[in-house]
Amino acid sequence: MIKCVKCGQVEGIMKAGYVRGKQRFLCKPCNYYFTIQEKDVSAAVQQKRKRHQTTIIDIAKTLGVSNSTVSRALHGHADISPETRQAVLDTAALLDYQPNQLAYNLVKSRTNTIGMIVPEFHNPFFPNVIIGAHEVLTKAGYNLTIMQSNESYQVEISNTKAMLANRVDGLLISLTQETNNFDHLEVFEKRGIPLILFNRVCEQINVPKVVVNDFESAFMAVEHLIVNGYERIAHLGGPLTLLVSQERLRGYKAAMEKHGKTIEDHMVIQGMLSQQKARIYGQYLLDLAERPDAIFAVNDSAAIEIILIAKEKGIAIPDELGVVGFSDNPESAYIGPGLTTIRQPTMEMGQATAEWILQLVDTEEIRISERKVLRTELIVRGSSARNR
Amino acid sequence: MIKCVKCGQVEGIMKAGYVRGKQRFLCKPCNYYFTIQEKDVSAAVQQKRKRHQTTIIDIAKTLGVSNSTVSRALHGHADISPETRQAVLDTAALLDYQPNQLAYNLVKSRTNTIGMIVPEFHNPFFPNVIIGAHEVLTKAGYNLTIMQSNESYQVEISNTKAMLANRVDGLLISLTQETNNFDHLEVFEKRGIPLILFNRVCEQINVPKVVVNDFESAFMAVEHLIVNGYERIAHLGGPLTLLVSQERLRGYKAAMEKHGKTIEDHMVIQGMLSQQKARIYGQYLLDLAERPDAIFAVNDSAAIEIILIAKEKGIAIPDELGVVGFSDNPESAYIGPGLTTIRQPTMEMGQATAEWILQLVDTEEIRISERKVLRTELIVRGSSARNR
DNA sequence: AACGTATTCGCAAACGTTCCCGATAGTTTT
DNA sequence: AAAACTATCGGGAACGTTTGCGAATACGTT
Repeated sequence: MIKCVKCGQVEGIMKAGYVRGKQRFLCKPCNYYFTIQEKDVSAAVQQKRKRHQTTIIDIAKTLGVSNSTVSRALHGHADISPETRQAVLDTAALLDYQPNQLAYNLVKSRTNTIGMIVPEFHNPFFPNVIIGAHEVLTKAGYNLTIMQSNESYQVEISNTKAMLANRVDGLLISLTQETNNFDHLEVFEKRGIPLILFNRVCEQINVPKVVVNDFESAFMAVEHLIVNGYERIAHLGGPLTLLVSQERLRGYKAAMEKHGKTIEDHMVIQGMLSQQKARIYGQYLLDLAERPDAIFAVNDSAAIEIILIAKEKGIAIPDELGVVGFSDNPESAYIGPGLTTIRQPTMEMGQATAEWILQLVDTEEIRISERKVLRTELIVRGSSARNR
Repeated sequence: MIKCVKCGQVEGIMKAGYVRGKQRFLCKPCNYYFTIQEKDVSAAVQQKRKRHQTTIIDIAKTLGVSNSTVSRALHGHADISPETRQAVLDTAALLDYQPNQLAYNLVKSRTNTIGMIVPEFHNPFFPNVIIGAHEVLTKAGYNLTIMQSNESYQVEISNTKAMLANRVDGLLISLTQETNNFDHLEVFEKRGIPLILFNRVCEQINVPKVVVNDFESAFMAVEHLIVNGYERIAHLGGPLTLLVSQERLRGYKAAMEKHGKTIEDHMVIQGMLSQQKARIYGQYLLDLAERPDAIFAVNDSAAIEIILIAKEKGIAIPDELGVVGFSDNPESAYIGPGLTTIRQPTMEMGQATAEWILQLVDTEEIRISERKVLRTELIVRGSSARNR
């Protein structure tokens, strides 16, 4: 390690020119230039020795053939005789050759890697999408690189930049709830890199999209409550910056209107639903003088929070309060009473998105503005079964 | 696209030599050689035009400086004057320059990527580990590439090869239940690539390992049952090829022996626990003439299956049957009665593993044969609360 | 005026592949 | 026997960076 002769620092030393047998350095922290005799430098730096990896050239040399021959032999090219191919493979095994994908990627400007950016990992939705996509991609010989935007627009931008720098062959992205500018996605069109939005999509940009029928699902859920005799149905919704939240709200309203129920504004709440927030909103709703007799929540964790609050308050479910969630998390089947909810085809979403991007990476025309809508399913359990 | 003149195929056509203005091809499927006039070839192939990406050289040319200057300017090297640096940055932005990480990786032979191989995604354990590792790695400027071995030894081998080919800077791996040969891991030592085993570890190889205290956890769980008055405790264990299963079995036996309980061999079952298997084994145990009064299961999904079977058979939990699981899946808190279980620090495991590998990638000596043991926690719920 | 030092930049060699454009025999075909 | 074709190999550019080694100029200092 090179040490600054003034401040003694080791971090932040950088090369700065060269003069007659002495190397010059700049200590960035204290902004001080100094020189070191060359031989001392090499002594200090030598510990970072690079180990040799056997390359195609090593094989070529030991066999006395050209490296193009070796390359072709390793790839089963037609132009190579069986004998030399075998010889190449043998010495490759002997020398413990491992191909260098980086060099391959550089020359082909193609990485066999699909990128995926998701806003979060914490609810099981995105991991399940990943499972589906991962399965399809690996089967097709592609790698999957996952990044997490953490619901932050800035992080999403830096993620897309990293994806570009790493030259992914395609990108699957589910947007942040903050995202309302899409310049960082337009770049992909210029570059000819296919891009698919899934789940958290937007209307402002012309790319393939994979979603579920949020509107119909919400409609179905609320209509189910109405059919089961619930009258005053509240909605605990997500942030309206998300299209999914908007659609589910729209479905809620449509169902209410179809059946002539009045929508009471103070019983329609929108916002980012952390566990804590869900509890606050839930308590607010159940403490109302004329409290709702059913709640349609935008996700299962909020719905479960509602059930827990109701139990604490001694409100009987489903008789005094019906609850419907959205997503069918694993715990929803086991809570008592079971939570009626909308099952989303998460793994199928991952599969469909992955299959689509695989089609697009081999196509020139990537700007297909199509939309694939996956179908959900209403899972009826105890939390809404008043009529039983 | 080039079409075979014999069979008409398009797939599997490859170049094979060149002769006087004609290019020769071989149709792999029907093994037929044919030639095509060069100009026709270029016409047929031209659609796959490579788009130009602006490089460092483009910036250098438009500015009339050398590419080394541009490179240094982009990296804030000391040798560059503020004016030229600014000029470079401006034209970089103007030309919409995106650095090519592939070229960087090649020349530095370093990718800033950590690989992770997990056997499966389906239970929430591994996704949670991923969350923890992902957080630490991205914060340190590293990418995470995830592969899934799908509990197959062969797939694990091909995964490690792909990781090597992609030159990950470090590898985190949780072994398959089939894995009992470790040659594919030894390669990493030769290459100087740090490797950490987590959760599914083995004793045969000398690398850092991150695990939980399975033995003590199982001991704790079984002792808890005994203290609560259960006498004839069965164990529904995992496959003994896994060290974790062995350890948990050992903990079970130790606790039983300490308290002078006899272990009845026909009530100790080992095997890979799919949902279906769990049901079969569970039914077997509960149908025994003298059935156990408690069951310690190796994971939560098996334990929950037991609870469901007991409910079907009208066996009262916890009075007639105590149940304890392992992992604390989300649904375990919500099933009725709540499942007593061992909580594993999954995200912490991911974090610890990631932090460790980050230390190792900058070290020469990577073969530290240490072992980090994370502590679990017994979560007592209704399924074992006979004494209440 | 001569010399030492600061500052800023360029040349060119890597990094490990792929693949275009052939060359050179040997083998058929005409 | 010439021509055409088959089969197998090599030379070397290209992919887009980084960086070691130094050159060139500018600025001080005796």
